Amino acid sequence: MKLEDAIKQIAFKSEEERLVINLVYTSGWLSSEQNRFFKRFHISSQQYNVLRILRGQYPNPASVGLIQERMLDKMSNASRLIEKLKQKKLIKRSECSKDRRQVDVLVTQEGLLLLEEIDKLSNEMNGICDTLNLKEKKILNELLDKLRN
Amino acid sequence: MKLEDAIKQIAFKSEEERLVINLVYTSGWLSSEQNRFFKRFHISSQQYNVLRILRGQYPNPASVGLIQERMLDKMSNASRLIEKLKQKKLIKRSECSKDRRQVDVLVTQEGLLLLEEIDKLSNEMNGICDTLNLKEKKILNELLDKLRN
DNA sequence: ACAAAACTAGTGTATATACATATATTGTCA
DNA sequence: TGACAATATATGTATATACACTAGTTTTGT
Repeated sequence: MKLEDAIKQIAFKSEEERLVINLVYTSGWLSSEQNRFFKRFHISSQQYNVLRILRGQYPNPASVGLIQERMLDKMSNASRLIEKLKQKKLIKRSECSKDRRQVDVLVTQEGLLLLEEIDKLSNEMNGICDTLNLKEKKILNELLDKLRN
Repeated sequence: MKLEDAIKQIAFKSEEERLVINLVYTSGWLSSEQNRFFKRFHISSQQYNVLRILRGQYPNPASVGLIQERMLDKMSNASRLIEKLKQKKLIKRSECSKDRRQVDVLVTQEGLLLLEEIDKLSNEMNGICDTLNLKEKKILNELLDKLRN
């Protein structure tokens, strides 16, 4: 849907203003699509993101700092997400022997299995961009990269 | 920065996966830029959004439902945002005489003045897309609209 | 006319996030 | 070595959001 119709605004002052608002609106739309997708697995998209990072390190553990560095939404609550995942037995947390300030975080077998389940259905999630052809997806990817420069 | 460097991931399985992750990452980036911008005005970007909608209706009041319908992030807490704005005296809330279920929400003079202040500096916010030229901004706007179809 | 359905706003609970701060541990350097 | 800075993680507080639910009001259908 055209942005103007979606938020019932007649016009924007500039292409820049429209772009900022379009990005905010689209990200809200995407976020709700994602949360709907992940709901059946009883995790949030943020928790999935942490699991994905941990699988990237597997079988090595990752520190909280490393996770935070690689998270999509940088933040200060990797600790709390890890605590939630631990309660669900999807990760394990243990004291790092080399540096007792750090914590070794490791995805469990249960966590890896869940990731596989999600992978099987990930085409469903990625399908939200079926409205674009491959060339358009590439251009969109490039423009987003360039925007953040 | 290229997405792969930003989140230290070597490759993506598909253009689709990269796009979904790129959108999530970019929206997190934008959201933190916005919150930094709005901080000096002591409001959040969501509260600004509500004020902007109310100005669009001014001098007519808006119902909570109308505000919710036009919000960028659709949600169930327009009530709570309105309560926060009322505490800051940026809006007024009164019972709607025509339909006693509804509430008339109206931006105050103080709220309108704040919006003017923000408008003066909005080029600073919109400046985050200076890395793109006008044609690229237009294409990005079009692709985002198309994506949500 | 009146009971049932639909609507409007608000609230309770859980999660996520920003920011500041606390606590424990390690590194540095005079 | 001993004081102090730097680092890693956790926590407190405030805000935002999703979802389910409540209470009051209006509309609908017979």
